[in-house]
Amino acid sequence: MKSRSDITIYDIAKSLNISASTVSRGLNDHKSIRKETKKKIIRTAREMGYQHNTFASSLRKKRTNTIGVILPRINSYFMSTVISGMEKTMNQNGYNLIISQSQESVQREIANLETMFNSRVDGLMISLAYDTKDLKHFDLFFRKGIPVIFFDRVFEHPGCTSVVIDNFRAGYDATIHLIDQGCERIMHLGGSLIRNVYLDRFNGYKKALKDRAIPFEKEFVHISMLNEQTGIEVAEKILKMKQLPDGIFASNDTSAVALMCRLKEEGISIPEQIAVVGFNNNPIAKIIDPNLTTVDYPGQKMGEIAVATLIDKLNRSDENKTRTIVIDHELIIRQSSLRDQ
Amino acid sequence: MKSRSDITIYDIAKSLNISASTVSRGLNDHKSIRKETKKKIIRTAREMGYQHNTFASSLRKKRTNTIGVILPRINSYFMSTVISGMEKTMNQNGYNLIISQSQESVQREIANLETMFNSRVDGLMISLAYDTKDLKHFDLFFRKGIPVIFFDRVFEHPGCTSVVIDNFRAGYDATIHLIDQGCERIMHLGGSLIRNVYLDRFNGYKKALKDRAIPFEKEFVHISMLNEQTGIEVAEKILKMKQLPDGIFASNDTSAVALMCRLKEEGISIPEQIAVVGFNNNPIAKIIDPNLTTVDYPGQKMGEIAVATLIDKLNRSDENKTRTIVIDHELIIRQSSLRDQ
DNA sequence: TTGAAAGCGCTAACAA
DNA sequence: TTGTTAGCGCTTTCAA
Repeated sequence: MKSRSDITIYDIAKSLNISASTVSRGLNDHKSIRKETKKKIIRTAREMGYQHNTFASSLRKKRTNTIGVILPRINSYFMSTVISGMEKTMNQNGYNLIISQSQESVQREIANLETMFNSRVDGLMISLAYDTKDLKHFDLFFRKGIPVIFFDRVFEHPGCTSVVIDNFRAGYDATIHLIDQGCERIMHLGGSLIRNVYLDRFNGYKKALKDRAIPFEKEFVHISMLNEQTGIEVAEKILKMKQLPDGIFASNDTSAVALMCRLKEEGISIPEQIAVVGFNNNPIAKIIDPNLTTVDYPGQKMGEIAVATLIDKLNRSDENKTRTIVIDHELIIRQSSLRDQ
Repeated sequence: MKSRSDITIYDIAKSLNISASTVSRGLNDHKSIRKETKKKIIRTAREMGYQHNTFASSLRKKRTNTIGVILPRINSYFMSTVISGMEKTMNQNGYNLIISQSQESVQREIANLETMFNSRVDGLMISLAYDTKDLKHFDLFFRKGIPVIFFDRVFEHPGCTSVVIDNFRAGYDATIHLIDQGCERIMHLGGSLIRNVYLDRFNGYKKALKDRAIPFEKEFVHISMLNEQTGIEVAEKILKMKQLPDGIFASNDTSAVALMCRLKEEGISIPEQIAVVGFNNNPIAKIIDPNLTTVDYPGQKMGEIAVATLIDKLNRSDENKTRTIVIDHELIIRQSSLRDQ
């Protein structure tokens, strides 16, 4: 007995005494097909338990209905939120999502890119690894005209779309907020300055200082991986300073929270002695005591928009404009930076 | 000019004056092929920039090298860790991972299952939605003999493998620990009892009470979605009780932490008045003050093992045993449950 | 050890 | 509006 999945369009054709191409047309909602024929085909297909064969179709059409996404790390709060948004939108549009993680290394990013290319994804979304310095390894895609969407950690590239938040503005606002709270010696914990997200936030920080006539001091800037370790290290560094900083703007919540924990252990009071602002609006921000002021970073939305943009590009191949989509962010003020004045 | 990706085995064959079948054999490491021929083929393939065409291959072999995973939610700490582990192992073995989320609803789970089936995944891994009551919708897979691996939230099914931790034991240990700290009126925050994970933990809790001759009280059990809202609600409920409980065992950290926050606001001291134990070892457990005692739940490992098991099954179709793989868990004792005695 | 040939299931150009 | 036919690129059976 033939199992359900062995039914092909030929079986349907035979059973209806029509040709396979007509069946194909009926199933794909082709314009020049009689309504009745189409109905008949669809009904029979259902009755016979027909399942569309993606490979045959992909092979023929040279289109896979699969989109790839490469990101530094799946298991971070922000990224899992992004993926969640992507998956939702893809699903609604009948695309499949294949995922891989670069583990923050260009080497793996290159390998992932190749795998994605081999699986013939229709399009690619990527947030760059920590140490990616150029886009040479994307040539494969560019040359073949496979659309690439950059999100969050992006590089400008002709013909590509980027989805980001205004990191400069966010960094600026965060710093101004600290200054408004009376801070004058503000430290910055940043990530690699070859990554737009960290560079822009850093520049926002510098601009804010400048606008308020506070001298910028190199010693107040600490560039690192922004993990827990970072937070602890910086806390140690601070504890050894003759004059404490009175404010800290960290480029993510993980490091900010680790730092706060360590400082609290040493009896430093936050925000009275040191006010702290983080970045991401990670759930931990609402758990640490005092609650952490931070920048809300809409991962879900970013994922949704990246996918929507990509699908749009796939559907009309003409569009090849370079474009940057900026999503709103929001400074969420909580206790960690609020001083009674 | 032909672009790189247009190179097929025929092009290689022509350039070497051999047949396409030989090229195919060379590329696939077929046994009966001369070493030199193989070398020559591989070298030429590389030189010409040949890219293997997955679809043609899948179409022919009826195997896709793609594995599907369906889970309730991508953006939870635990699940993102699981995915991370899966992706890693898949990547090492040359498989692709396609992901979808059921959003905790059977309805979506059914839809996802169908999509996965249509994309002809070689195998499926799944953690069940909150309200899945049976496995009817898996018949598609069972009938066609596509291997299904259940992980975390599982249902026993003949021929399927499950990957879990010993939730009964974990619940038991957690409760015993509270009793050892002097607790006698222990509440339990659990999830749906049709899900093994929550049922087993609940049973572990009951057994522990029984073993220590503490009466089980229905009023002390609160079944819910185990989100933040839950934690707050239960806290309110507790605050209204004439006699407070002296211990709480929650089936996840999210609810435990929300509950602690609310209780702390009302001046209840933890662990002195109420000792708390959570579940998952979510990073927030180490941030809340006092740090939360919890059960470490190895998501990464669970993902890796699920994939490894599945790939193993795919490689030797004979194995059809029903099997349950139990991964180690660990009770991590922190301040939230430690009383000076 | 290699080659010839058929066919996986679908789509699309062309013909009717 | 429908049918005929060729072919997407690969694997595999059978023959040499």
